[in-house]
Amino acid sequence: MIGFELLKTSSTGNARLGQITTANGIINTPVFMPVGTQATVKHVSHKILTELDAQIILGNTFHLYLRPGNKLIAQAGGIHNFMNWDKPVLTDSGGYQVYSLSEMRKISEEGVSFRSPVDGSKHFFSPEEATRIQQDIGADIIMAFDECTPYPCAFEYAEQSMKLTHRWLDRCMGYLKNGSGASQNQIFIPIVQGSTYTDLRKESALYVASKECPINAIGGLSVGEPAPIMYEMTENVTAYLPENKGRYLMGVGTPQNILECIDRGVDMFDCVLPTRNARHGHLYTKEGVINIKNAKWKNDFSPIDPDSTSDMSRNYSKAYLRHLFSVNEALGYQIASIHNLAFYLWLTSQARNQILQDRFKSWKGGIVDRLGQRL
RNA sequence: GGGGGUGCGCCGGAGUUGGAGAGCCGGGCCAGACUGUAAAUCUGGUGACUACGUCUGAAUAGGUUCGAAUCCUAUCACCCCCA
Repeated sequence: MIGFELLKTSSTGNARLGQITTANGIINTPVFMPVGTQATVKHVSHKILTELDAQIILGNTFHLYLRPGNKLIAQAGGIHNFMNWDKPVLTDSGGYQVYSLSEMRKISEEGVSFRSPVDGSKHFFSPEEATRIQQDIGADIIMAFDECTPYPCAFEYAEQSMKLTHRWLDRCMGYLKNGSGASQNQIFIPIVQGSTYTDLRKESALYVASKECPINAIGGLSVGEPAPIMYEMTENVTAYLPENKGRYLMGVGTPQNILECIDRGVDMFDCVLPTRNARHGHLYTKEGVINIKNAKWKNDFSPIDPDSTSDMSRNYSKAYLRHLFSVNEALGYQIASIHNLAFYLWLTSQARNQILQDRFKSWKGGIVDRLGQRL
């Protein structure tokens, strides 16, 4: 039965163990979902993603609509066929682009008019259109079309934007209800907004909860606000979201952010940090972040990370990886991306084990201390 | 051996035709940032020091001049042409 099942809740804190059943397999939660905006997790092959035990990857509706086009993906038989990935896929709706491409879009009641970052052409995204495109793409999990607000955000704007996101949510759901039925196998996730205002967050969480979807998402965080505010808002929202439904904190975050939010009852995470920062030379390890481009690694012939679950990180040296970065070789980006994903996926797999043994809270405290302030 | 040309900061380029510059554009190098990916990207730094300032500086050494990267002399280096 497609949906979310809660398996276990910690005796201290709110960390939970759960399972999402999708049309293309089961996902054990808490889960970290690697981001593959353009139908690829940058520099990482599907084979390696599978070896690292990635349970699900993301795609992006806006970017896939622009290139190669949702119709072409439909023609290929859907995103799984197109990219030859047979495990679950989640597509973000384009709501994040309302935030990240704020210089090239205009919001109205009807939807959002974007200018393409590719060629400047105009494209209109309504909630119905964003949902229809996600049906074409054919991911297992699809997102409501929302407005991700920036930080800081004035109360008046946050309130008005949240209400708009709610109206858009109703339109997405109306479209799904009256649509072609292609969505039968897709899990639809509504998104809580409300910026950094507890009253708005509560109102939005209650509104979203009333839709009784199998999974609910928290959006509009990790957009530049201090971590304590992110934690506070997350706590504030999870308090009003139903226990027996999945919870997805969108766009989060650092390893520390993820552990703190698992502890607050979140089941799903996605973030570009492990892959983007990898390409920029930042590697996550149990001892903290290292920047492999730094001169101090020039003569360090020790393994990149002897504890990594990635054999590349155990077998290649820091000096070699630094060299690959300094001469701009693709293998460097590949090793680093795999390293960081291995770390994130190892961390969340550990988290699941610790919850299973009901030791998550104390384990988290220890590892967060070791990860250090920079994470 | 003779003639001509060019010399500045880690490298390359531009510019400077007597009123100066620790200055421009690339690159390299050294750091930093990045959270539902316009991102193999972006930002800053890169002579010295007693450091929000001061000093040294246009191949080297002299000279002319109120003033020289610019003009003159010598030397050195490199490039081109002739033998």
